[in-house]
Amino acid sequence: MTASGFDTHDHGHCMAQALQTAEETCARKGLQLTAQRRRVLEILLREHRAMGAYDLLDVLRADGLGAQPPTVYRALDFLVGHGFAHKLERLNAFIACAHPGERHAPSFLICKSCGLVAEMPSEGISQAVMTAAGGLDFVVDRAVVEAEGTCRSCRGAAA
Amino acid sequence: MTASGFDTHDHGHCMAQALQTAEETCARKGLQLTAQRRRVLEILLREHRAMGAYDLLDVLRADGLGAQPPTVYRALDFLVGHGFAHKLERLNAFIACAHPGERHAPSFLICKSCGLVAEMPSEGISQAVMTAAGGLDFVVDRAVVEAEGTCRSCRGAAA
DNA sequence: TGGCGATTCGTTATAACATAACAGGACACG
DNA sequence: CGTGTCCTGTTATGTTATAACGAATCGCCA
Ligand SMILES: [Zn+2]
Ligand SMILES: [Zn+2]
Ligand SMILES: [Zn+2]
Ligand SMILES: [Zn+2]
Repeated sequence: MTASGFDTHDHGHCMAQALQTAEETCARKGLQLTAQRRRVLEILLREHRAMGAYDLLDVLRADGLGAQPPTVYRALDFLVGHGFAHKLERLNAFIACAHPGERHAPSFLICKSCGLVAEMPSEGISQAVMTAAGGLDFVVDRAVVEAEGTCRSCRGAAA
Repeated sequence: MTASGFDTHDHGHCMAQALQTAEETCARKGLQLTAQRRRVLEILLREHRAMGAYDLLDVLRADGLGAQPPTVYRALDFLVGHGFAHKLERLNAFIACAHPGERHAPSFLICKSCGLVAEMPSEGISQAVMTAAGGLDFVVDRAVVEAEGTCRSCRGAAA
């Protein structure tokens, strides 16, 4: 029920809500949430983890649909471009946004042990980045922030 | 003469100093700065910009030496692993460290206009990342921080 | 009604980035 | 010497991402 990707939650609800938010946002902004785009978003939401483009492609194909890399990358370009999903540069992978609709500069936690990824609060980080960049007279459009480490349950398992 | 990659500086000096620091550090820690590793570091220092592995390979070959991808990636693994160079995840590229020898968690500014990359001060950012992660009971080993935007001179040129 | 631009999608091919696997050479150590 | 370790050369392959072109769809308006 929480926003953290490390906690258990009502996943059916989280998925339905994210999809609905995407639909409403697209309707409001005149964006086309086409079948392909929606399908890729559904997979990301259902799996609730970081997935490579070719992982997504495998799922699409397993569902009996012929698909090629450009199809997936186009859908991902749309979803990432409009904030429904994010790219994890460190993993060359993609994940559904945990806070769709809200305007935010995402930052991530990546557990090196279990592979789970969580979006974390980023206000303080964004502020620190802008302050540091301002000192060099640099204007930041966007910041990639991806922290690797160990989540609570993996630390517990290791002990 | 400054640490910012956006400013002009005495590049011969900066390069010689970085190489010397690398040699001293390797001697002290019993690491082998072999010909291949040293050469890749020299290229990164000379070019003073982010370079892809295959860009480095092209330079090696232009210098008349046969080389294959694994050669470059091995050298980069060494240099990155010991802090003499960094990987820019956003660019799939590598750059010589601007502060070799000092223990630091690097963070970067990437100008989308001119492509220059600078290492920026990261104490405040690291602190903010650890604070945010701690709130989710997550222990951070390492954080990728890469801010994209526009440097001063490019903003000046655009105006 | 018919043309027209904009957007999306299918398809083929290829570019760009990275690693697996194995053999050989250099070198230190006993 | 024999042996283990580290580094390198080489071949091949795996993984991630995009270029390019044509066809289908749809809203728009002469
Ligand atoms: Zn998000
Ligand atoms: Zn974990
Ligand atoms: Zn550095
Ligand atoms: Zn610039």
